[in-house]
Amino acid sequence: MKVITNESLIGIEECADSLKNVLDALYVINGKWKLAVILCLVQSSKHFNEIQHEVTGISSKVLAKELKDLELNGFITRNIYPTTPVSIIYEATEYSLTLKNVLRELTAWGKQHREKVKQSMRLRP
Amino acid sequence: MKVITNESLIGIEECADSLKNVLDALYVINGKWKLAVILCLVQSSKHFNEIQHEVTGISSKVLAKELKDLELNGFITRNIYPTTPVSIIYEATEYSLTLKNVLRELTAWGKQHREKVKQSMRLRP
DNA sequence: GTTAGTACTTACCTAAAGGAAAGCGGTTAC
DNA sequence: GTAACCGCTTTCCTTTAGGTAAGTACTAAC
Repeated sequence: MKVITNESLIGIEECADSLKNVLDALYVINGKWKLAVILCLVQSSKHFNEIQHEVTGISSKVLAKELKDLELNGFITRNIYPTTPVSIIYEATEYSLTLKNVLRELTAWGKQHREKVKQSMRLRP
Repeated sequence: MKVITNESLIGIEECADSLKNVLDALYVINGKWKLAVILCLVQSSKHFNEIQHEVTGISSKVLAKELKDLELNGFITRNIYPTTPVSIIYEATEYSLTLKNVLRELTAWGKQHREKVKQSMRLRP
């Protein structure tokens, strides 16, 4: 059974626009650590070292960079409390929650894709 | 107004699983060209040179690699017709269409994110 | 004064992605 | 024969992401 290719994903005109939007989204979401850090902070606000401990494997250099990126993009805030010594607490913003639908679809697709790959490996080893 | 952080994105237990699925999905989708090539072929099947002409900026080396990757992952098929000279036509599979929901959410999110970034740049230039 | 903790930064290295340009084996047109 | 088109591959180079390890500036506890 064949699907008519026109209108199958999106019209040919909106295509370039859509692609640009998708690439923008992927740029923000992407990399080995960004989502892990967001999910970690969505569960609760944390200190630098707490994050580094929970997101196992991340180095302090990379974590510092990711936190800066995520702050710039509005996913987290860096709160400085003037205690002695100053305590810095990273917090997920409500904007992090706007990723909900995206993550739901990516999770669903990623899951079925892995199962599909497993099956095709069984068929042709 | 604060949102209760538990249950806000996903439960803390499914979190690691979900993250794995998302990273798997991103791995397949990712890179500068993959989605552009898929969208190009979803509109109609094409020759190598036609794709290279339509996806402006891609080099033949990179296109060859992307086509191999996409074929391995089941997004496209490489059809060889025994004419003289042989003609090779790349075709999107129906599996490409399973990305529909993912692309819809990424498009929507990417669009609103760009507008949000534009606004915040107007507020603090 | 030494040790430990917090929040990073700096310097150096590796691997992978991607770009530029040329080549190659075949065919077809002139 | 030669120029040009098809479908790539090869070589070389640059950029980027990420890893390792050490260092820094501060404070507090012992």
